[in-house]
Amino acid sequence: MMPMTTECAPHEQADEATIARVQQSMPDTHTLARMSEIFGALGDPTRLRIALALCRQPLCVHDLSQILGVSESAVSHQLRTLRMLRLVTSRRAGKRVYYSLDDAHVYRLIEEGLKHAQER
Amino acid sequence: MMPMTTECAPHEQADEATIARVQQSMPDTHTLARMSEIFGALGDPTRLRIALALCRQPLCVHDLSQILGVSESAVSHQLRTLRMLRLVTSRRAGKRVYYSLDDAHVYRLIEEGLKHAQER
DNA sequence: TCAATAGTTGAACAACTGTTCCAATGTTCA
DNA sequence: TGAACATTGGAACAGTTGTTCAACTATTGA
Repeated sequence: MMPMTTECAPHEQADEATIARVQQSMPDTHTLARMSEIFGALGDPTRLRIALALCRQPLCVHDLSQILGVSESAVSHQLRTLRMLRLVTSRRAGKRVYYSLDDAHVYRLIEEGLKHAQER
Repeated sequence: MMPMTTECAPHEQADEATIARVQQSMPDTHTLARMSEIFGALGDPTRLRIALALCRQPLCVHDLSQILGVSESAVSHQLRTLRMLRLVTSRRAGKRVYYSLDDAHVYRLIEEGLKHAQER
């Protein structure tokens, strides 16, 4: 059985179904935006190093500044980003403000990234 | 026993040890760079969507272009980035070039990111 | 209260990045 | 071979982003 039209489609019929199927399997816009924000946040070397340091223990801005060799202002700016994305939490102790990873999820995400980076 | 100097240190003695300990626990420069490159790659919405689509099945540039609603050139450019970071692999089939996730590590990393993004 | 320490904020600037456009390459089929 | 399709490559442009600098708030202790 031949189709009525003689123009051949630029693509096989199967692709349309494939496209629809894959499209439907994609996360919703909000989740997608949040995912890329999280990955993007850890994509900056300074923020990643902050997160890695906080994997060990809670630290204040001054300590992080010393550990990374970056100005306190720069650290504070990056912590703001991480805080807004709920990757870290803060608590004040006198003059100092101590930051920690928000939850175990962040820890596991970093662990997974580390594993991938170390292979090969 | 009191120290000879009367000037008080701007920080407690403990912090220096803390700084050294955390610094030593940090991954080496190369691993760190690779980690941030990987996270950064998934931090771009287009590249993340490409990776998510490839979580389902291998796809060619044309299909990805349709699925994401982005020009083929843009898709190709982003695939180049993902390929250079070894997050995806390609194989030619006739005119088409099919891309897939490089390995299970990438899949798990995306899974972990998705889980984190969906909570709360 | 004042001085010192700790942290935050906003503006500005340079550096980076993603998309577009167009040309070039590679592949198939007639 | 020539035409059409699929992908890649480079240049250029706009938009984003990370750091710096300086000013500002907050806390402690004298």
